[in-house]
Amino acid sequence: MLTQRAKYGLRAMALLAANCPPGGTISIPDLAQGGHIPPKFLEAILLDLKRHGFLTSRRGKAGGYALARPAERIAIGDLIRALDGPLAPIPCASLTAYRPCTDCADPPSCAIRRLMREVRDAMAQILDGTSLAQFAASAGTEPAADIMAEMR
Amino acid sequence: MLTQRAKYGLRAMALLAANCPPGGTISIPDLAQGGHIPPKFLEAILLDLKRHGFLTSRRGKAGGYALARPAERIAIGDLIRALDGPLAPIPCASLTAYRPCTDCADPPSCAIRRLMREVRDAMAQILDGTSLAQFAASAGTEPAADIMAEMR
DNA sequence: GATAAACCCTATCGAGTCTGTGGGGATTAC
DNA sequence: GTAATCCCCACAGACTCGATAGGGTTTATC
Repeated sequence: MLTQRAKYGLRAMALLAANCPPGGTISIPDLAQGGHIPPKFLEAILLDLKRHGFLTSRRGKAGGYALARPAERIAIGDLIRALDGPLAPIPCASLTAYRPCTDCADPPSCAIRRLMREVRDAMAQILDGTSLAQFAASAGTEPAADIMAEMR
Repeated sequence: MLTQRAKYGLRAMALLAANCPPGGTISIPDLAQGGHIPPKFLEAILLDLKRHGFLTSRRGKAGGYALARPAERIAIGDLIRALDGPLAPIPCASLTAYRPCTDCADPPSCAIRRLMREVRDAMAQILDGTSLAQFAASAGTEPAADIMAEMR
């Protein structure tokens, strides 16, 4: 389950990718307003993303946040890992944060683990294969036909 | 995130698929012992799976549970939906249980929704494409080489 | 240097979910 | 009639999640 926290974090990162001038920054109040995000909550999220190395910040008046590297080199999968933890539906199926189940005698032969490993790999392929740049560019563009069809 | 509840439910269903004699049943105490599952918790889970139409039951002495239809015709995806809710990481990306986000002005143009729809589709392809029969058969067989490699 | 704007940090609260248990009631084989 | 079993409800304890409060620190500007 993608948390509200991750949703806010992705939205703020997309705003930065789309609107931050080269060398400049965007402040929390501006990002909060642009993304309809509670400011204090956003503050905690951005601080965390900074600690994970995705953002740089400038303090003091006229300060704010900026991407630590080009949006093309930030994977959505890594952002979600930083915001919500491992992608895998279950810890024993995670590559980046493996932890065995306490009640599973033999992980290699566990059917649940194998299936969830498949699911994890499929998720990772999509999320690690999508850059923040692609993600930000996708916002607001023409909706795909199949999505339109579902909106009845 | 796959809950403990879903894990227990899948394990119990696999036990039924593998060990339930034709026309017979298996009792909660037996399933609980075979799957290392707290009996009262399992009781609630099986009752729920019965209400969803995956199980039949016989009450009274020598009673128990049995699959309501052949394991080949039960999709793991449907079991997980019954146990944990929608597969999609976010309700606005669900096909079977769509609910719009309150804070999203225009769902069709939402980048998060589009990406999570992709993720949902990939998960559904795997989980709806795997039958309980395949799942049960996979348990205990030789582990794949790549999984072995990770166990150092 | 005073001021205001902004980032940094910690604590905490309320609501909800998840795991697991307890105590019965109803049904059925023997 | 008895014991085993499914059915049902209530609830407790731990945890997570969203959100807020209240400061402390840094810096541009006047």
